[in-house]
Amino acid sequence: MYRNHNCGELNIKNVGETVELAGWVQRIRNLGSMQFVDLRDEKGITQLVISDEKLKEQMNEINPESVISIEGKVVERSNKNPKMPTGEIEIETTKITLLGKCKSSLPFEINSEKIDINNVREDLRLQYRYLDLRNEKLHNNILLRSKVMKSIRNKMDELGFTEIQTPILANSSPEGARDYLVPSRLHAGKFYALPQAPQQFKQLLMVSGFDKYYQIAPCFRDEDPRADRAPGEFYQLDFEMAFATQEDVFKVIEEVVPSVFKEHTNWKVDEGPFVRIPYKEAMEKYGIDKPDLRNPLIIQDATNLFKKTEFNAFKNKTIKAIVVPKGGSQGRKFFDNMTEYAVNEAEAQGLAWVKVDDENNLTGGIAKFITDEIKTELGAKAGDSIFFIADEFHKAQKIAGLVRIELGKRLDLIEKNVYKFCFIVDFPMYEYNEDEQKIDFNHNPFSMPQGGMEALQNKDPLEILAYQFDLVCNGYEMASGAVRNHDPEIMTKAFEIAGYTEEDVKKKFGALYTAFQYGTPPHAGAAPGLDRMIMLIADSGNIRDVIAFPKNKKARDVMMNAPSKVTDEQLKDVHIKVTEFEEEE
RNA sequence: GGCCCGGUAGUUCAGUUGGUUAGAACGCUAGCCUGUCACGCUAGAGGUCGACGGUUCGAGCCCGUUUCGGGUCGCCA
Repeated sequence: MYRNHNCGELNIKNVGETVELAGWVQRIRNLGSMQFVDLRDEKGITQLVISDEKLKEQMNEINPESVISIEGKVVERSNKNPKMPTGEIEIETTKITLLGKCKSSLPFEINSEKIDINNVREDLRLQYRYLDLRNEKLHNNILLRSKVMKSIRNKMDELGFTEIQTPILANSSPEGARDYLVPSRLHAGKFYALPQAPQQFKQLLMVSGFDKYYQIAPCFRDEDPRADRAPGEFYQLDFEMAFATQEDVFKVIEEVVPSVFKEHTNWKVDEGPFVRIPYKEAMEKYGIDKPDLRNPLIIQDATNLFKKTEFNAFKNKTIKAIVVPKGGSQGRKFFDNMTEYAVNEAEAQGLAWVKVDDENNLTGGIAKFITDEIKTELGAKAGDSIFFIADEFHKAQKIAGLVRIELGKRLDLIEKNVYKFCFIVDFPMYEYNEDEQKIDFNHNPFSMPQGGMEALQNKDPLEILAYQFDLVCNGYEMASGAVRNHDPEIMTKAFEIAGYTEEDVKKKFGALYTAFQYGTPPHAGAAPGLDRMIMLIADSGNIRDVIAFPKNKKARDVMMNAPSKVTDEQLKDVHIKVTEFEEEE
């Protein structure tokens, strides 16, 4: 009724045809006796020519971004535009119908080549998200998201996974992030919680005998957002497999992730098997548990090389060194700026450096404290530079990690147009909580400790590793996974070490604990973050760019005005009394 | 929650030591224009300088409070 073609498909072969199109008026170029209109729909843009007097008059009431349908004849252009797919033709318009008028002023310009939409205040864009989504880049991200989800489902299906939905109204779990609570009307004073992840449900499905489960699952966490962390709600490709080991889970990820990436990007994509890096090694070599392997720099430990140093700042410290190949060509200013970064941004005491000149002599910085032996041991060659970080062990690792990343950026060492994956494996089961002076779970209390019961009984808890891993892509944590602890006795013991009694476990994870008494297969799984995956594929640094209607950084929906006040009636229904009121607007 | 930064036209920003009528670009409106495609030219409209209070002869500018937002750390098993 409205159209028989879309705005992206007409070309020179259609010349002579009478067509109907519908779309948004993107641009009007009024030359007086004739007007050009760029008509846009999701598929593209077609230029209309309007020279009829009545139609020109009608155009006076049609503002940009109004929705119209038109009739006209496809003609070959005298001035062709090679930049657009439909640039060889235009429509000699014979009829215009205004379907949806647009106000004469927009909150921001749409699809404008004169402005960069990314410079517009994000809250305004979010308030008018439906308009922002008309912008080509953002619009295409959402289309991409749909395609990625389809690829994922196809692939998971192919690998024999069953998609099963788990509850959104779930129970509050005391561990982990803050819950979003939902008050119960039928049960006064009680609350549901939106799931932080379907963790317990998927493990229960394993008890039920489902062999391979997956779900593109919504997860809710009431924590402050980050550029790469969606506020409030996000999606995971959650999956779990019975009778599976860590390697089995790796195989699934190595099958699914590269194939999904490759389908939607021109960049080079790492093939499996991905590099496996033990957590401890990652912290040593990269100073972080999510290393960006596109950055070629490696951190070395130089503590022993400086055992007898005269340099006061290095005495009794952990020393980390980063050799920058060909880094010796940088001027004094570069080193000063790096030092400034280390001190101001990374909270370093200082940043020592030295150059190896073309004759292989040490110059600049702390050259007089560096021996040829140290240079050789670190593998520095003529023309290189070396950076040193001295601090307490953990701090030195962290600072070296930040310096490594910054060097990569400033020296443009990051390999381009490539996705590099690695698994970080062997996370410690426990960590020491300095504040509370107790042992805590490091990552996930449901993970199986390596060595099982024997390790829990005989090893120093802080030495115990877990079958717990992360998938990292280009410096982003893209998935977490684990072999689960499916044995109630080992589970009880694992919790006991972190200070929980068996009663605590029964109380907090009652269903899981009880279910595991009834014959549980060993199982393992993981959960890649969907939003983050799409963000990487779309090559965007902002997770909100791949979500149709995201919350802002304060977890508000400024378009729908959520969260908002509710009526007293509603509060009464759910037995809630709000005692602290903010000022009425 | 801590610390840092910001709020000036529809949008993005400038605004000197506190001093006349607060400017620019894009957008918008009107007029002119037959080959534009970031059309061009001319003219015009558009401002509670986030809000409240204070200092001052005088505040966009200084001070206090507050609100909204941005960054960062905490947080994210």
